[in-house]
Amino acid sequence: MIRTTPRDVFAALQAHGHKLTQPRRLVIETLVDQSRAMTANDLHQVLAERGVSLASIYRTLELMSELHLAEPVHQSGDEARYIACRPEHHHHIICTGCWRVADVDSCLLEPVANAIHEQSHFDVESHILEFYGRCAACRR
Amino acid sequence: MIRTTPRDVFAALQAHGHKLTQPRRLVIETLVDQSRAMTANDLHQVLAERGVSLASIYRTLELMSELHLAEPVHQSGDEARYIACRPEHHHHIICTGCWRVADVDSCLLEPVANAIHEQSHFDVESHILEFYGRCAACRR
DNA sequence: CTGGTTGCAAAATTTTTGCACACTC
DNA sequence: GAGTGTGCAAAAATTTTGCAACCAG
Repeated sequence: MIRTTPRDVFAALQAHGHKLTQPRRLVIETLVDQSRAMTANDLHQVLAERGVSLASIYRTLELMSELHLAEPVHQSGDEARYIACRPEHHHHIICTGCWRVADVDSCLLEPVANAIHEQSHFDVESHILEFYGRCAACRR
Repeated sequence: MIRTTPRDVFAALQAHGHKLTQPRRLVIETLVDQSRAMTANDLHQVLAERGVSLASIYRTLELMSELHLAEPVHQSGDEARYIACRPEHHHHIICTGCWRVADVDSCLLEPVANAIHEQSHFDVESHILEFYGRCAACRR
């Protein structure tokens, strides 16, 4: 399973000229450590007592997204949820009970994209593939 | 290509005891005819002059979703976009230029779900798979 | 030091809802 | 006629932004 680490994220941020502030550090550490898809509010509940504002959480999540250090979950209800992950192309299996995430390494869809092109004359530029289910714990 | 029709949608609504009002009829006809992923505002721009309120548009889209007569697009930006489609399991290829939609009939993912189960011990209950690209027209 | 980053509060956006009236069946 | 559905306007909820103060490099 290809997980990321806070160190990887810090390094990537700094490589792009961003500063490593306390609020950022805390958001990143929390999101990575939980390996769950979290909302801004989830993070704020954990980090408010340490003085991290909701605005900084939103700003950090957006920054991580831009640098492909986090990805939004597409079936997330009203609030956006984010997963800390590595920039390489891969997919997730996400528990809709606890929002814990596992990686799906292989991407079997390149041949499908070609088939679609022949059928529909669309150039396929990207795709979303996410699996939802129940992890062993939530299944009880 | 498996498209739906306004008639199909009307029939399904009535089969579930819902009335066929003028605002509903117009929303459904517009969404089906365009075969594009549309936002509530897109629909309102077309239908406001015919007296259809934004509230009714939202309510109709939600009703269609519940009955699996429409599906939300998961990579849609700030506003939710909906596609009128048939209830059967299938996938879409969506143009990010004009939001026109084509269907992808085959679903190749059942075997993948089993592989995931063995890897991660998640029960896979559902998945999102959407392709994004450029249709021939938007490619210019 | 210097400019990026933060927290706060206000604003912006999208979506939902209460209610009186209207329309479908 | 009964009860669902509508429009309007206000409310809710999430996310974004302006600005003065602050901190990392």
